[in-house]
Amino acid sequence: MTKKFIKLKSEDLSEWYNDLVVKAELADYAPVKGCMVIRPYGYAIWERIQSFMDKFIKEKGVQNAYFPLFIPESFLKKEKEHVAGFAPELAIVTIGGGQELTEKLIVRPTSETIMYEMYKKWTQSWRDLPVMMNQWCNVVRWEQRTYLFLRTTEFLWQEGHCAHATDQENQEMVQWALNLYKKTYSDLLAMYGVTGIKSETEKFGGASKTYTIEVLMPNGKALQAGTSHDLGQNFAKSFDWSLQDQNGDKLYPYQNSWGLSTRSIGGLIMVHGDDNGLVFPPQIAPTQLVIVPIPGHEKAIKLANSIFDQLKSKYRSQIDDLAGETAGFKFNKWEMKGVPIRLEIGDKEADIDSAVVVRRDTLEKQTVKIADLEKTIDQLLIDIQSNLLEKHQKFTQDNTFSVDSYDEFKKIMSTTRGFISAHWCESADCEAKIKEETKATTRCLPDGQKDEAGVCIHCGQPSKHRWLFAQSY
RNA sequence: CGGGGAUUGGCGCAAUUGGCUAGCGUGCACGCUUUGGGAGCGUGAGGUUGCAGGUUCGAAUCCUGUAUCCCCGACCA
Repeated sequence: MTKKFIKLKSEDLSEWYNDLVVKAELADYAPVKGCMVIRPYGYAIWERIQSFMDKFIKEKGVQNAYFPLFIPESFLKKEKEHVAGFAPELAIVTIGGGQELTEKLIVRPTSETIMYEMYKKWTQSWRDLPVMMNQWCNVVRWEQRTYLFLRTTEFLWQEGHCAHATDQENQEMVQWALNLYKKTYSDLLAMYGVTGIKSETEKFGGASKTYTIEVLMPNGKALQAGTSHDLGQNFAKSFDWSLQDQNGDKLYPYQNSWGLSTRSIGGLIMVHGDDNGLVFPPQIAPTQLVIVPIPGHEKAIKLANSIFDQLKSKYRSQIDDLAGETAGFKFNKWEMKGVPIRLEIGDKEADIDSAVVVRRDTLEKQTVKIADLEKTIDQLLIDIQSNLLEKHQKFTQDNTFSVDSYDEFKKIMSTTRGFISAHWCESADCEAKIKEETKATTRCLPDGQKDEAGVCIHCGQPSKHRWLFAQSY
């Protein structure tokens, strides 16, 4: 008999997700509408994402800095497409210190404008380029509907902003950031994503081009999991930011910006979790290994503690030897928390110098000699990490459908959903109608997509390549 | 912003032709027995029923207003 302590993923993904995020103590609803509290267990995930990415960001020569939370309204208005994109979701401060402000302040939804105003001040010559900065910060977007981690009014992210003397360097940087995201998802989070370029209507307001990584969720919806924007000279021109080049001529810098947010944590939970709770890949798991001595087994508790002392410097580990909870309770608790490996040690194991090793992803158990523990754990950590990535990659592939008829397209969208690879004429009109009729939007033109003559799935006009469609999260 | 649901001990819920001291589960505290897949028994703490008005001898229950939250849509990282 299994009692239900959390909602089941297999029954209702949405309820399962909300229930689990709160019960596993990753986050909780804050008293402020649309906002959440990220609790220590959830924040530990974010810190691991930060340290993973930060290392690569710094290696690339991008420096961390911090810019203000407030942006003068006039700044945002300088780039027309940019302000149009964000206007509906801005939080605006009108009163400060009891006084009506002469110029309203926007709580940043993103920091392009305020950063570039400063970049302009700091640079006069082509010799001052490139400017490469990143900030880890919070931003606010007044979304109508919220969802823990995936869509909250305030969220955490990193935003990188670089300016270059040549478009070539700019393009190289845009791709570098996109690859960083791809690497973060695959190597750290064990998630498979499709990278590519956004359509005109889906791109970032003010950008020339937007590159994205799209991740398929278990319900067949796609999560925009990170973006890298080629801003061209748009912002430089809007802000009248020009430098002198080597010939003394006017040079507008080529710019890019790129961001990855705490939304990634929502994706992580959804992609890997199961009916028993969270499943964390070892690389991201705040705790990789938990040792559970069977309560009341004195000899085993002693052994468990010595094993803990031996392993704790090598793995992020914990021992759960608190009295008052039964073994079964502890097993379920740690499974819900997604810890990749659990060691169970009772007197039965202590007598034969062994431990039961349980892997979270498959729940398989094996009895391992203490002497062989490290070897087994090392291997398991690798196996679990790669198993989870493979599983998600396979899921994504199994749910990516190449279709040539609109009927087929509609059928998939009304049943399993998923990624649909289809020809599209690239007209915004067709894109809007497809969305209206099927809920699917273009996610991207995938990298490496071959040119292929075809006809638009909707209007029948000639098309050059297949785009990736899905319902967005 | 459109549609739906909800608000009662920490959490999940019950309690209407308006009526007794607002119950139950879980969690919490204490004690004893337990402890290999969410233990058992006993004792106990914890609620002016979201808020503001109104009707009434009497309101969780009826009326008016209001706030907040969740779900489904449209928008977005």
